[in-house]
Amino acid sequence: MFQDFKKDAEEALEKILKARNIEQKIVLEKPEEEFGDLAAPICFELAPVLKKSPAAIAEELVKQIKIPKGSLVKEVKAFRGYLNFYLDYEKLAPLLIKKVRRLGENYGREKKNGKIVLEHTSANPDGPLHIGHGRNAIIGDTLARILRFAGHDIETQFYVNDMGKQLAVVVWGLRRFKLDRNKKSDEAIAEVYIQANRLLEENPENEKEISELLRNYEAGDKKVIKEFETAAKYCIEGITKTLERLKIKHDTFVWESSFVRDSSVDRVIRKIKATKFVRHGEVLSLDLSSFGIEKELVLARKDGTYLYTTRDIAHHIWKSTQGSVINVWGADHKLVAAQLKAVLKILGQKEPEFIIYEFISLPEGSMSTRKGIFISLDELVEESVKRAYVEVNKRRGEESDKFKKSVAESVGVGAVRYNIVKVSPEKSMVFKWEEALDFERQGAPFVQYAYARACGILEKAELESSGDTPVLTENEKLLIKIISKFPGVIEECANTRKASPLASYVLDLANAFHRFYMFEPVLKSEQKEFRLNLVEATRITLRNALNLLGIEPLERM
RNA sequence: GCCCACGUAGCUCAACGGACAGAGCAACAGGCUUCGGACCUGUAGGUUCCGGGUUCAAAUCCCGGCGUGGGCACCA
Repeated sequence: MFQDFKKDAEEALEKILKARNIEQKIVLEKPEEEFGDLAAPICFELAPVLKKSPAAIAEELVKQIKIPKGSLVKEVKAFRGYLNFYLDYEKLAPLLIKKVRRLGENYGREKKNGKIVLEHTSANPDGPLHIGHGRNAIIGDTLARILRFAGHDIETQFYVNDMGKQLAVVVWGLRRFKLDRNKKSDEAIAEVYIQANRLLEENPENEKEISELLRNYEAGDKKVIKEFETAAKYCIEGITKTLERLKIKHDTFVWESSFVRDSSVDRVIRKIKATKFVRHGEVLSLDLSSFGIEKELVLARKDGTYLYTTRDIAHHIWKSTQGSVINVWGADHKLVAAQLKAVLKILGQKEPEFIIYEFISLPEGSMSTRKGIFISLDELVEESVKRAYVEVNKRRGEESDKFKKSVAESVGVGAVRYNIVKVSPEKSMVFKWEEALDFERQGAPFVQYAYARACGILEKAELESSGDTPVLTENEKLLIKIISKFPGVIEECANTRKASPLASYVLDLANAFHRFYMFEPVLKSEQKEFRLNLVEATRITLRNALNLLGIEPLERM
């Protein structure tokens, strides 16, 4: 609904510009609170054209501007060269409340949009997910939720790298070391993987056996295939459990090897060979320098076997036939991402989009599954939930243990998800326990608490229609404004493929509600009906936003 | 060495090229006569890494440094 206000402001402005024959793009931005609800800095741009000061132009325009009757614009003021638009809260409030209540869980949802294949997590099946993979999974899952809400038909995919050296080492290790069946399956695989790597380091001559394993796997040796698949599946079983706890689910698991087996890689190679970018040397490679990539891209070795990126080209062509493609990848894949884009362009396919996130490292350096240096996602979640339990117990000691445990689970998981998603992906992070487990005041629990407070009020009263809109307090106005902005935030997040604006939005909303709660009594108020409805609208919006972040809205906590 | 990203309060992070750079944590000072205090109010804290440039306007864009992370395999 805030967007309706924006549109009203735009149209009013457009009209006078047109009347004066001025062609200038209209941009409206969020001003400081004291300057209204939307601001147009257009007079600064017009100043050199009209040869007048911005302030003078603003004064002129504000006199001419006409606010249409049904508009959500209350008034327009000129100040310091800006045109400031003020929202008519009394008009907006009843419309907004009605709309939010009518739409409920669909408030903010957008119309049907296209299909998107979203790949995320895609960790090597050589051990449990560590916190770095966690960043990938949480960014990916949150984006999937947002895009789905924005009307897209989303299919989330986990690409299983079953043709890589890592899995080969696992298979090699499984022939030599005992798999601990009592452990969580991904942990058990990691144990074997780490042991195998140690052995390989001590006896480098064994590397030949790894290569042979890979060759046999690619060649289609039935027995070897069985070993690889069993190992990968066993590991993924554990990975899936970790993700489940974080409320993350993949629609499909796509196996790298399938593109070799169905010879789509061969077909792609043939197509690529027909382009002018092939470099004819000892090996088959591509010259991508015209795309600003100096490094040549090798597609096949001397013996004719393919490389990882080659298979990924076939994989991406397959994906692009299903819809738009978005990949959530780590910063170590930046080059491959650029190469893939270039190749897809060469082949006349739509280029995939990439969400690249920077690494999470430990204070002592980068993580390595191979060396066993990592903090697993399970550990992090477990600690977070444990920590949450302590907090719940402190506040709700009298409640049943079942209740406290379930709240702790939601709060712990929510905190992990929120702490990751609030940081933009392009920032690298150094993991510190104290920080990861610090339930900062303004984090997931803060928002969940706002939701619980709203539910608490609504529980105690019958919700009717909102009645007349009273004169609004500042706290009410702010709350109304923020609620009305929700659909716009969704649109922004969906368009920019970013989750962090939603993360800060939900904080703003919770914050505004907490303040409202503090200063504006609901049940004892003269405006009880209206305020109850405002609480309900807040509750609905909070709930929708929390669901998109994968954080459970709790009626009680 | 070359390529890419990042550098904002003591710490963790925000800020479509726009008004005085904002939150939280930590510090300090307040608020239970409660619809649940996982809350609210206030004070203090800044050369937006440094130096140039473009612009009416730069944390944001461009150029050059410095620092951190990542890439530069017939690995994945």
